[in-house]
Amino acid sequence: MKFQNAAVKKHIHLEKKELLTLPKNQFQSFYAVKKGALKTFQVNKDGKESIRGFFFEGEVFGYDAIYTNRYTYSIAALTDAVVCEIPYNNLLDLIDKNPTLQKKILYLVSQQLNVGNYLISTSAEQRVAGFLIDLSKRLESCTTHHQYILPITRQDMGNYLGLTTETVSRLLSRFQKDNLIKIDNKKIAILSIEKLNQMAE
Amino acid sequence: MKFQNAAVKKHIHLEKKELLTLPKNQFQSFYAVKKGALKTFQVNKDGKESIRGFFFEGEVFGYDAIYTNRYTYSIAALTDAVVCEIPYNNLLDLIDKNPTLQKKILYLVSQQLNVGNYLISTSAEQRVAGFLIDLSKRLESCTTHHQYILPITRQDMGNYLGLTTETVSRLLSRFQKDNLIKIDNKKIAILSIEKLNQMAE
DNA sequence: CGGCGGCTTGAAAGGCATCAACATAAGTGG
DNA sequence: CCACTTATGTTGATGCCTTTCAAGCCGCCG
Repeated sequence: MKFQNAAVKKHIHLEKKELLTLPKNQFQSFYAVKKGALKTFQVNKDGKESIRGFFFEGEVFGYDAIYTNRYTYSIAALTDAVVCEIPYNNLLDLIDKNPTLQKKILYLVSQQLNVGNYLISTSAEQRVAGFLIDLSKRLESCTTHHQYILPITRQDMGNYLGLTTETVSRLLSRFQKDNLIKIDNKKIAILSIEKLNQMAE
Repeated sequence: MKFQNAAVKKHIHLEKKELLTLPKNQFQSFYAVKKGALKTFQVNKDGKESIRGFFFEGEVFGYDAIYTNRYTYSIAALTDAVVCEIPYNNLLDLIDKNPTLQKKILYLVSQQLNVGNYLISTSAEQRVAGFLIDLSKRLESCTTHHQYILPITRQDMGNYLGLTTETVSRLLSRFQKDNLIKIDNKKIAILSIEKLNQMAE
C-alpha cells in the first residue's frame, strides 16, 4: 500500500493496551496499521465489550466513519503497535492527482465488506472455525507452516464472536483433541485447513 | 443517487422469488435497487440458506465483489422489483470525469460497512430488536408513523439473524405483548423506538 | 373452495452461558 | 532472581435460552 507514504500525516506509537484516542465526534482520518494489532470495540450497558473488528499489519481501518461522519468505536492496541494517520482529505487530493488510486481504495474498502462473514453462523463451532481460518489468512505475513501467534485473548475472541471465554476455550480444546489444530496457549498451528473449512461451511 | 443515470446499462425487471443471475465468477457490475426488495444468500451444505443481506429501494449492492472479483452470493427478489446494472468500468470512467463522485461512492460503500452491527449480539432478543430498528430506518421511504410492511418472511429474518423461524416468531409475539411493537402478519408498527434501542443497546 | 406456504404456539432436547474452582502465565516490586 | 500479585486460560456442574420436532392456524393464489 504505497499510497500511504504520500498521504500520511504522522506515525503513532502505541503500547499494548493503550487506547488510540480519536478526535471526538468528527471523522477526519483513516489509520493504517504498520506494526502490531488493534481492536475496535464498544462497551455496552452491562459493562461487556462488544468487539467490532481486529486489524493487523497492512490493514486500514476507519472506512465505516465516512458514512457515520464520526468514530463510533474505541480503538485499543492488542500489542505494542505503530499506526499512521491518513487524513481523508489528503487521500482525496491524492486520488485526484493519481486516478489509479481510485480502484485501489475501493478494493481495500471492499475487502472490509468481506471480513467476518462467518459471524452469521448459528453454532459456536462454525464461528470459531471460521475465525481461525480468517486469522490464518490475514496473519499470513506472520505465519509459517500454518502456525501463528494469536495476538488476541480468548476473551477478545469471545467478545468478537458473541461467545463466552469458556466456550471459546472448550472449542479450541476440542479442535485440538480432534487433530484440527494444535494450541499451546497463544501459539496456534492449523493441522487441517480443509476440515476447518468444512466445519465453517 | 443521480450518478446512476449516466452509468446505467440497463434496467432489469424481476418477479417475486426470481433470481437475478449474475455472470459467473466474474465481477463486472453493481446493481442499484430502483423498486422492491432483494436478498443475497448462500445455500450451505445442510441445505439451509444463509442470508448475507437485504437491499431496498435506493440501495446498491455488489461492492463486496470488488475485492473478491466474483459474486459469492446468489440474489433473489423478495418482491416484484426493478434493479439497474451499473458496470464498474462505467462508474470509474464517470468518476474520472466528475471527481466529486469519488466521495459519494466511498460514502455509499462506507454505509454498507455499518449495516448489520447488531449481528454480533449474543442474544436473540438483541438481534431481533436491532434488526427492526435497522429496517425502520432503511425503509424510511415506505414508512409512515413508524409503520411499514415487511417484505421479508420470518424464515428469511431468521436466516439473516442466525435464528430459527420459531424463535423470531416468538420474539415478535413477546415484543407485541410488551407493547414495543404491533404486528399484523407482515405489517409492523414500532411503538417504542427508545425501548427497542435500549434492548439492542 | 381447496391446497399450500407462511406463521404461531407447545413440549422436549441440546447447546451455550453462568458460576465456580483451579491451573498457568505474565507482570511487579523487593 | 524470587515471592507475590494479577491476568488469562482450562475444566466441571448446573440452569437457561434457543433449537428441534410437532401440530394447528391463517392468509394467499389457483
